[in-house]
Amino acid sequence: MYLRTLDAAAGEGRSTISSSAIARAFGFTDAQVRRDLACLGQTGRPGVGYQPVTLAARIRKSLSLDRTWNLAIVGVGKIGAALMGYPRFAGGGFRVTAAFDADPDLIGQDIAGTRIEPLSQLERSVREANVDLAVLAVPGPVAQSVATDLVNAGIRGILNFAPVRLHVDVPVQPIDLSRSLEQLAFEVSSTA
Amino acid sequence: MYLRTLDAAAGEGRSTISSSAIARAFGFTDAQVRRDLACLGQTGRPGVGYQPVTLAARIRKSLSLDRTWNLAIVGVGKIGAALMGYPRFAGGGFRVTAAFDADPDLIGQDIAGTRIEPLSQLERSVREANVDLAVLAVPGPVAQSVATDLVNAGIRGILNFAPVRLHVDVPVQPIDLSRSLEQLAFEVSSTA
DNA sequence: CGTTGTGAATGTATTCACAGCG
DNA sequence: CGCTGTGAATACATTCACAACG
Repeated sequence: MYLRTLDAAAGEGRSTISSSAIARAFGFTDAQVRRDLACLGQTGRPGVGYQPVTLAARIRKSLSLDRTWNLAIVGVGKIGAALMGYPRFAGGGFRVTAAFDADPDLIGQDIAGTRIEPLSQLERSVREANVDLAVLAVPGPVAQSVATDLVNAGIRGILNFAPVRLHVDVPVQPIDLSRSLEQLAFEVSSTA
Repeated sequence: MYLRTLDAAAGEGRSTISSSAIARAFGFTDAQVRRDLACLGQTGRPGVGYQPVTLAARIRKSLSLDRTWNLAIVGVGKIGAALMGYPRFAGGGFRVTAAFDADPDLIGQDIAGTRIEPLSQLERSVREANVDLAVLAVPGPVAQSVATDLVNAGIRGILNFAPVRLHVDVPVQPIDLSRSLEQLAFEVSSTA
């Protein structure tokens, strides 16, 4: 989140930005911002503020975003296909280098410059293409089994769109669209 | 999250489930589960556990999920189009009743049973179709302006896929795919 | 028994408030 | 001055541990 505002500030040509200015952009407090940034060590200058460009670079380094991560799209249904051309991935150090599906009609097709391969090719292609992370967009019932295969193939992390909790020993970042909608509905009826 | 496990337990025909069983499914503690459920009042029976069906119904009521919510998809690019047929929305009390885009080539097309209308029709159609919530999947630069229009048209909440913070006075649920990937990358390099 | 519901204890996150610095 | 970095204070969340209950 900090990267977004820092990049925006840098884009506007600002050479400094204060903790309270950053806080205002998000709706939390200046003390929170300083506390968060403190874990990077001394980064701001008293009386002046923070340097967007320098600070952003430092955050990128801390988050290991100063390299390129190779992605595999696993499950090229509507959501998987939509993500294959997602421009914000390419802009942020992420690159789709492989795609897999079970559907014979999809296999061999080219989407956004990547050829769709059968799931049987998973292990071999993941290693060949040096894939780091997988975007898992398969139906819930098969998600766990595919996830296990992915980890065996050497995947290091999973962005999981399937509505099930995965039991694997790599980091998983779940994205549960239904749950987000449900939470939204709850907040709406609470603030009524 | 509780609904997912409770529904699963009900589906397997279980008539009771204990706090520790629920906790195991998620990886947190039994005390946490009981504390969370306590806010619904007395729901379980000592020595026995919780009734999946009854409890799920009670949670649905508390979250206002015991009704149908009408959705508008705003921005029918790849992601917006993918969500129009998303089966898990329909299964959970959400129904797409309108869709809008700025692109003249898309307007008039039918996707998953809903006709795409021009953004100029927004206000009128939102009222006619009784839309409650909007799924905002437009490019970042125009997101704020479209969001403002949506609120003026009477929308009560926004599921926001655009990578910007929206300043509106209705609840917003952001889904930032890049940020989730970045967090995943960070976790992967931390556990290395 | 086994399991809930909840006071009390602990742990963690956020905010306050101010010394210190350019 | 204005603003950071951080001890101290506060608020919040989680866990412990046990009485109560069928």
